[in-house]
Amino acid sequence: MTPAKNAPGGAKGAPSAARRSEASRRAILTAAVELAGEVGYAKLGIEAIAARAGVGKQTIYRWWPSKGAVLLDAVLMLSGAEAGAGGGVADGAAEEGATGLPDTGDLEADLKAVLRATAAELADPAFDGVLRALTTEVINDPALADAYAERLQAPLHAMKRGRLVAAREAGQLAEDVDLDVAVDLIWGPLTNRWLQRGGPLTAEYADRVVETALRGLRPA
Amino acid sequence: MTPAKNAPGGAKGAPSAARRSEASRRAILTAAVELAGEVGYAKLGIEAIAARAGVGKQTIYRWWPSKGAVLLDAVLMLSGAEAGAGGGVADGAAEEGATGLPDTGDLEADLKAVLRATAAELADPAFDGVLRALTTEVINDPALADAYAERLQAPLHAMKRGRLVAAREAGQLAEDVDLDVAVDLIWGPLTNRWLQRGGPLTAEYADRVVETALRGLRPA
Amino acid sequence: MTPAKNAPGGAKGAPSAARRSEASRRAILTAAVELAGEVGYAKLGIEAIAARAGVGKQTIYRWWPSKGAVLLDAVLMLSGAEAGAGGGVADGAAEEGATGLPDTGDLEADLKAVLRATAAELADPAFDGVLRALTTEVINDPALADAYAERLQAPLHAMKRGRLVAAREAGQLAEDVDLDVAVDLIWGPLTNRWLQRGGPLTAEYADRVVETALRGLRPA
Amino acid sequence: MTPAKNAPGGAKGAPSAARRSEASRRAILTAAVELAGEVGYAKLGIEAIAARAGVGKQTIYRWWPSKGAVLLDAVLMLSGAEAGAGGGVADGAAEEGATGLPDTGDLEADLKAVLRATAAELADPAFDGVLRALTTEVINDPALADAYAERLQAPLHAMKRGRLVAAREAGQLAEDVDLDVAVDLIWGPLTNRWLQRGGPLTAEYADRVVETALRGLRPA
DNA sequence: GCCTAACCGAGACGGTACGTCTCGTCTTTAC
DNA sequence: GTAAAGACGAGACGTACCGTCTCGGTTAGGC
Repeated sequence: MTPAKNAPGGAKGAPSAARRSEASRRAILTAAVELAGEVGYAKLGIEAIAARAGVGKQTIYRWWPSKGAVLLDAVLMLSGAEAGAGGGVADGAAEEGATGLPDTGDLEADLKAVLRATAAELADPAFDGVLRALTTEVINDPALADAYAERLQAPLHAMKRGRLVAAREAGQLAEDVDLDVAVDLIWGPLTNRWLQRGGPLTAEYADRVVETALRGLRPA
Repeated sequence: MTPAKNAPGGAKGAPSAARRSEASRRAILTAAVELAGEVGYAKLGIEAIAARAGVGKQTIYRWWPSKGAVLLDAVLMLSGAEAGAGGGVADGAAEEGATGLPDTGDLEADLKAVLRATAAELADPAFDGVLRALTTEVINDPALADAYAERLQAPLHAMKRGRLVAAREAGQLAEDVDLDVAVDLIWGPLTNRWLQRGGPLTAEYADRVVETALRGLRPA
Repeated sequence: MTPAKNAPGGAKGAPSAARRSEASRRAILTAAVELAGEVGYAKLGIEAIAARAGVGKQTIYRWWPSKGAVLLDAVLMLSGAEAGAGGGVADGAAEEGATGLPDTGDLEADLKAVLRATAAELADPAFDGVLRALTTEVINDPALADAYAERLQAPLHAMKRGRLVAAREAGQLAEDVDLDVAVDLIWGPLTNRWLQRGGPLTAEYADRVVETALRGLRPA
Repeated sequence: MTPAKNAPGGAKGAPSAARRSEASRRAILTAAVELAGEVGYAKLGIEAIAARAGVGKQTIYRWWPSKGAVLLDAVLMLSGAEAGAGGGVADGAAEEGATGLPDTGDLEADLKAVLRATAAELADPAFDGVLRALTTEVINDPALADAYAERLQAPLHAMKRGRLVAAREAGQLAEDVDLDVAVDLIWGPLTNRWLQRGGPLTAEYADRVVETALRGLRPA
């Protein structure tokens, strides 16, 4: 997962970026993360971000096309910062840097570990705020949804899929399983529960989802 | 699914409701549905709803504590209106009125039918708008999330679970499967894909999710 | 000055008045006086008056055409109540009931006494509030101004003029003085100073106005 | 009479004013004057002024603490614009610019001319509207009354007093007359009659007031 | 080592929507 | 059968942000 330092989120006729102030950029993204955590999406405004960041509003409008784009970059910054330390954004711990999910040879155990980590991350107010805000924007902004899919969702999906590919090659998954659907099956329930607050994001729930997804619902 | 005619969405110190104008109530909910479909969540405001409904703003504020509460009632109205006609809200067709999902004896076929119907519904702009708006509010408003869970999510979940219970009794599901998790597993991926626009909501996808969920990921 | 008990202030198609509740009427006028004194004109509303009076809003709208009309009746009620006790409304004390200003034979002394009393009354918060509110309405509502002129201003003017007529007959005023202008000259400055808060309403000011008006500005 | 271009009406913690838009300021004051003349005080609202001026509401709230303050500045703008052209605001024509009332040596004639001009101005719908609205606010807002006294009333009073001082020096007024009271005596009746619509503002009335005030009421 | 172009902070601007308040009318309920 | 209670459509209030637009100040190459 690249830090995306020079990629204004989807801007078209963006300025040259040559003179762009990295300090302001970081201050803005940090402020966005903090505010999202403190006041929630509903009260998260451009003016508040600018004020918190000690930045003029124009500096935000110059480099990002929308609040959602700021949030996307903010989440990418977080995920980049975490990547080397073993964590993805809301998607589990990586044992081998940003390049993949852990692979101990035991798929079920690895998936449980990853989902437990994801659950913990989603329960962490520091992440919950921004992610919720970003998701809110993504839901209602197709253009942002594209950027989100491309820059955050796709890499994560590929990472997850990669682990499943390895498992299939190790004979732990059926040959004819659609791995994209499999990823949805494994990670979908957790995301849903988090977004809709449909219940506590416990390790037990994570485990049960993995177990059920792996073995299916039919009787033996 | 009850029409919820007399239940202001989560209001606490609400007025007596005795003198409440049913005509205004319906006009407001209808206007909310229409506007959500036409202009999207971002531009959906109380003033616009009131104007479209031919109603004073205070009439909205008097009976609903938030825009989200209006949207919840609006969706409940839609779901109530549809219930007798064979449709749930974003959750599939009912063969036997509001009391349950279709049960032909063939679980897989029934689930595919339901998920296909749900996918179609979510792709229908008329439903997409309100549901997206409602979900957006639910994500960011814990109080609304409670009301949503109680009045919309819980009944639908029970209905789905009911079908699975019947299937288990018919020997089509393993005895030790956690049916709540099973419901999440089956319906979660579709909801996610819809919300995040992660891909087209096709019948094929619906089928594949059902198949994969039922038989699991492991090799035979 | 008659109490004006049955005269809705300028209403045209007013109800029959036969069944009118005297208790409600008094409660409304009293509430108007009190509220005007407490919260001032800017915050004086029909709803507040009705609530304070323990009366339905419709009871006010049924009998008075405007807030100003209520205030006019309220002031008339006050002036009626005071009349027998020797006081007019904002226009000085009466020694001989409601029929006239004091006449001791000494015009200057009598006028000073009356103006001093008026000044005191205008400085009294209990009167200041209603009178200010009423005047405010009168300034901006020609219809109310007519009713005000007829029912409050005219009688008071006549009373003042009456004292001047008596003085002229006693040889204390020049024969060719226009007594209506004389009244304006004597009472105008005080009213102005009150309305515009142009200075303190002291007895000294009252005395000086009387002296100056009586003897004129030219050198002897 | 100074144009008061840079004096927001009584604002306390007002912004720096450095970047203030003069165009907006003029548009607002002009709109206030026009609307006051057209719809009257009762229907004169901030929103209407902003809309007419083509200005955001906040631009009014940013620079003026109240509607009355806007009206005061509006009247000052009018008076400033008129000053050089020979007219005061509701207070008579100036023969010698903004520095004083006409002085032909004949006090009575001069005062009559001034009061006639004032009467004409008060009868002019263009002035009547704003002045009535401003006066209404002044009556009910002590803070505004202070600003009014300082910025409009005091200069005008000084101007009037100045003419009387000159007259006294010319031997046309008694030495011991209180000139402040004299000013009230001369100008008070006209103001009152205008405000309360106590009668037509004719030249005859103006003349009679001047004559009566100058010579007093007592017999020769 | 200036010149000049950009980005920067700040914040005023024309707007829109908010949630509250009150208006004057209309309807229901309890006495 | 009257009037209190109060819901209703309407719309202004004053506030908060939106996204755009100047402002000077400062910075960083290109000369």
